This record gives sequence, C-alpha cells and structure tokens, in this order.
Amino acid sequence: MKPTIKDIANKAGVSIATVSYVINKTKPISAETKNRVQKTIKSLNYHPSKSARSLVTGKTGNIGFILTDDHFLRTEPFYTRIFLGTEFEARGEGYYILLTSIKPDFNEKDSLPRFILNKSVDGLLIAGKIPSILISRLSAYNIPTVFVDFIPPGNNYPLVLIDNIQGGLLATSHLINLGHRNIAYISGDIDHPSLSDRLSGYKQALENAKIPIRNNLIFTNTNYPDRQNGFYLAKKLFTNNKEVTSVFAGNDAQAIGVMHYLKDNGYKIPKDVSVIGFDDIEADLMLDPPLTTIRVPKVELGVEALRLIVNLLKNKKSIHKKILIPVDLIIRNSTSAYKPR
Amino acid sequence: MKPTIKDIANKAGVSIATVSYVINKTKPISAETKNRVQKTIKSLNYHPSKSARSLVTGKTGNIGFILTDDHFLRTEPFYTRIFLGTEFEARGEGYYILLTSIKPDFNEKDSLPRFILNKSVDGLLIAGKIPSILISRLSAYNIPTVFVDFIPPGNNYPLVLIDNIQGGLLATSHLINLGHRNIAYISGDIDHPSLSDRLSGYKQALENAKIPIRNNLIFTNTNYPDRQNGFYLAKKLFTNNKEVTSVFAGNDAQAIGVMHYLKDNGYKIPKDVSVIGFDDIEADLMLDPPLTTIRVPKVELGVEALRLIVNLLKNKKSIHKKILIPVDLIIRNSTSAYKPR
DNA sequence: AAATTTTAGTTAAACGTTTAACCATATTTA
DNA sequence: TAAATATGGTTAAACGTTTAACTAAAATTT
Repeated sequence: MKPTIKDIANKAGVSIATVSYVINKTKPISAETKNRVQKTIKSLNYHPSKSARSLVTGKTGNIGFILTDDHFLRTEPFYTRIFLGTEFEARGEGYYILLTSIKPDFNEKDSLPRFILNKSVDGLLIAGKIPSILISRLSAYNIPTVFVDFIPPGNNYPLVLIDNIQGGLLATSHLINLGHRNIAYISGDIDHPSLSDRLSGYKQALENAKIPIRNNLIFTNTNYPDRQNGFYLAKKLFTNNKEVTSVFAGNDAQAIGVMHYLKDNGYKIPKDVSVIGFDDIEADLMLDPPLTTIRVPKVELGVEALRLIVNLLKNKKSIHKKILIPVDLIIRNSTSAYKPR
Repeated sequence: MKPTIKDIANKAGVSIATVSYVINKTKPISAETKNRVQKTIKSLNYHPSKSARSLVTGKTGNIGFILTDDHFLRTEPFYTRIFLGTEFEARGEGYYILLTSIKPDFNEKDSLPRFILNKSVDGLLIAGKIPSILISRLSAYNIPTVFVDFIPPGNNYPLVLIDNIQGGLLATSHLINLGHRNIAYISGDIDHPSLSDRLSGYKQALENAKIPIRNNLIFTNTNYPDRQNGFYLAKKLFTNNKEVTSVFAGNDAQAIGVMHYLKDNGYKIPKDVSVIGFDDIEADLMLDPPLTTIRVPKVELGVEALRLIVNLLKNKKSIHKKILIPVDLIIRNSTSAYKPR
C-alpha cells in the first residue's frame, strides 16, 4: 500500500507533525531527526498526498491555462511552446497546469472552463487574444491572473509580453547598419498592439539614425497578417516605390509573402532587396534564401509567466507587474549590405 | 466563503450524507428531498471539493497524457488535436488531463513524469511513439494505460489506432476506380507500423482488383518520411518507371515532395500523374492542385482514447481492447481519371 | 541560582467529503 | 395481527495532511 505520513512517523520514531515540518521546512528540526526522517521518506518512497494537502491548505496546486482553439491549433506552434515553458517551470515549482481551450467566439451563454467553476486552480494564465466577455466574466471569480502575449482591455493585470518595440528597433537598425536608407515597413492587423509596436520600433530606429520617416514607405492595413497580405502589401509598395531597397515585415508570414512577390517580379533577394521578418517561425529556414528575422523566445515567455503567477500566489500582493521579454536578431541570408543599383 | 456540503445540508434541512447521496446518486432518495437538495445546491452555487473527495475515494480524477517534445511541437498539430479530443471528452466525464512531454531520448536516468511519482493520476494516455525504456519503467507502477497511435512492444495494452490498412485500401481503390493500373507506393520510415500498414492496404486493394503487385512500383526506405524523402523516392521511381500514372505516398509530406518532383520534371498533376497522400494536413489545401488524401480524424482519436481509459478505470477489468478509428477519402484535385498518354 | 527564553518536539483539531452501519417508519407478507 | 422487509434517512468514522497550542528540556539572562 502507498505509505502515508504515519508510516514515516512510525518508522522514524517521531510524530507525524515532525515529519510534516521536515517536509515543508516550516519549523526548525534538529539535524539528526531531520536526517532520519528524510532517510525514511526515501526508503519508503513516500510522496505526500496532494488531496490531503489541498484539503487542509485550501490550495489546489494547479494553475489554469486558457487560450482559444485556433491559437492552440495554429500550424506554427507558438502557444504550444509557451505552454511547454509554463509546464516545464511548473514542474520545478510543484504545480500542475490544467490546459483548456475556449472557442474564439466565446460568449455569454458558453460555460466557463470547469476548473474555474470547480475552483480547481489557484491561479490563471491566459495566452493570446481572448474575447473580453471572458475576461469580464472571469473577473467575478477573483482568481490571480497573468496575461501572456496579450494586453487585456483595461490593462490592470500583470502581463508577460514580447518586447516588440525593441524587436522593431533591432530589425530596422540591422537594415540601417547594412547601409539601407529606403526601408519600408509593411503589416496587416495593425490594430494589434504587437504589430503596431513593431512599427513604433521601426520609427524609433529611423529617428535614432536621423533618417526621415516617410509615410509612403509604411504600408499597413487591418487584414489578417498572413502570406497573402504580405504579397498584397508588397505589390502596393513596389508599384509605387521603385527605390525601396529593404523591407521590414511585421511578421515572418508576411515576409514570406513579400519574398514571393519579389521573386515573381524579378527582384533578387538580398541583392536587390533585403527582407527581414519577425517571429522566427519554423518555415524560415526552409526558405530560399533563409529569412533574417527577430527571434521570439516562446518557451521563456511561458517560463516567465509561470514565475510571475507563482510569485503572485505566494506573496498575495497583486503585483501589477509587466514583464517584457527581450528578442534577438537572427541574421540569415535574406538581408545584405546596400549596394546602389 | 465557499459553501461546503454542510451548508447545503443545513439549508436543505437534511444530513450531509443525504446531500452526498443526492449528488452521487448512490442511494435512493425521495423525489421531494432530492429536489430540495438540488435546489439548494444551485442556489448556493455549490461545487464539491475535489480534494476532499479524492482523499476519501483514493481517486484523483486526473488522467495523465504523455508524448514526446517533438511530437507535441510538430508544425502539423496532429497530437495537439488528439489532446484536444481527450480534453474535450474529459470535460464531460469530469476528469482533468495533466499533459506532460518527455524528451525523445528519455533514458534510465531521466525522472519519470511527476504525476506518476506523486500518484496524481488514475490513468494514463500515451500518444505516439515513445521510448520503450519509459514503457518498461512505467509498468512497475501499474497504472491503467491506453496507447494512442502507437503499438508498444509486447502489445499487451489497450490501443486506439488509425485504421491504416483501411486507409491504404481506400486510397489505392480510389486510384483503381479512376482507371489507373500502374500505381506506385512510396514511403520512408517503413518500419513504422502505420506506414507499413498503409502499404498492406495498397497491396490488398490491388489483390481485390486482381491487379498484380509489382515490386518495382514500391519504393520504400527507412528515412524520415518528409518532403525531401518524397522527392527522393519520386526521383528513383520515375527514372526507372516512365509508365507510372499514379502515386500513393505514405503521408502528405511525402506526397508534397512527389508533387514537387513531378512539377520540376514537367509532369502535369493530375493530367499526367495522379497523386494521393495520407493524413490530410493543413498544407494540403494550399497546394496547387489541392491534394487528394486520406483524412485522419485526430480529435476523434483523442475522444476514443479517453473513453477507453475511463471505461478501464470504471470497470477495473483490464479490457484488452483495440479500437480502430476509420479514416475517410478526401477527393481533391491531385487525382483524376486515367487517360492513356 | 532563579527566572526567562529558546529549541525541538508532541498532541489534537480541522479541512470536506464518502460510506458502512444503524434506525425509524411505512409497507408487505404470512 | 404479528413478523419481515422496504424505504428514506441519520450518525459517525475515515481518508492524509497542516498547524495552532502545548510541553519538556536546554540555554540564556538577570
């Protein structure tokens, strides 16, 4: 039978309280007995019962992870990686992650994730854009919550975000350093904070380098930021601006679209036009040429989110913290030094 | 404060035992009191404490889900979908899924998933190919286990599998029905039961149609079954066999490689050569022409797996069951009727 | 040396359920 | 009509922890 704390206490010749204190380091115990107890625990392969523990402490030891179906099922395993980061970190902290997905069109009538209703989680991680109706319905439950890669309306929650501005800066500066001056920014979904922040980084880099910002080199719309939109925006860009020598696309998918357009129209990459993306998706390495981009450390995003929520749970204080995860420039072959044509 | 069973009992004017019996339907209670209790539960928004329940029943209400990192992070969300199926079904059954991934090279020294060590799961779902060392180490714990999309060595576990033979049969018959006679099968990783089963289906279809099986139309190796290998095998196939009019590839990735080869070499698809794949991955629809393939109902795989494990847990009997999930033929534009060249 | 504090431990209650054993009362059977 | 059996409920123990309150012995302070 599974050993209980009682078995340990008996075998070690102490009370069960002492065993508990040893396990939880919650009271000073003499080195001698501590050792004896620990040996006994090892020898019987004892693991405390989680349910007994939760029952008395009122803590479940679980953290809920919510994201929308479509985010979870995306071809590019972005949120999957974030989840992996949280799961990994949770192992060390002794928490379990309860993952559930909701419909992207979650509404009034849909029932909340059952771990909310059951009170089976101590805290909540919410990844990616989710319907605000969910957020408002959730708020009634007063569960400590951390948002990952999404700024909820009202913005009074702790957050873990990608440093998109820094990324935009990094990407654009890379092109500037290569000697480019006619640098375009293209992106759809420009209402999304991530994409508009990247644009801010772009502008900042130009300012830093004292290169005038030219609005005719900035092509944005609110379309879904995929390859197709990249292609579409590249077309608009290049039919009006022959002089452009480099393009910073709001994300890799659109960068691929841009490359597609350029190839179709006889431009050589990077000889004629340099292209840089953002995200570092898996497809990048398959491209010809491989795409220079900004790497987003997804696993780390998850790790940080878990640390933050655990911190929140331990210190009870509703730290109103905002963690920005730095990104890296990954130089591959789609960018090269400017050469006059 | 969170209401307890006691609050319900008090408010409804019965004992806590009665409340418990009503909730669990484990003893006959008069319609009248039953109603009163249920009303009270609703009105106080009462949910039984999971930990208290586990403590006394010895059941955790959790099911572990194990897969390797690389499977979880695959670009094609195959296992992610399976997981979603289990999670979805688990909601209905009142179980929680604890997902954890292990390294593909899991070995003696790696520690087992902590939900095993902690005994925090009642049952186990294992998806995809995993190291046999894990299986043997797991067996010591005697946890009811169901394997999904993988036949463990020894094969004495309940399984939920894709009906690959039927799929192979379906794919090949489709080509036969279109009038093709020179039908090739190509695939890497031929040691993998899924891929070899598909080959069996292929052969069976030919036999059924009384078309001789010709080994020079079957090109297999043990390479990783990706696009590149599809391209490679197509090259070998077509340099030796000009008369081939249709190709059944062991999976969609390789089918894409085949299409790539054909296009590069001036074959028109499907006019000159019909191509059919297997899996129905997301990329298929993006192709030109869209790929005819065999759809694998991934979510359903997960649903069935969960049902099976729950059954196992309820009936205690180690049902040695093997569930085959049927697949569907999805006809798109990469296959067409045979026309003599 | 007496009084106080510290240290290292024990005792026992509490957490919120399930469930075996029990007990009335009403119903059926002999 | 008395005895046996259903019916619908109650009581209380048990599950395995944590932790407040307590105690005895040792160390420190006065």
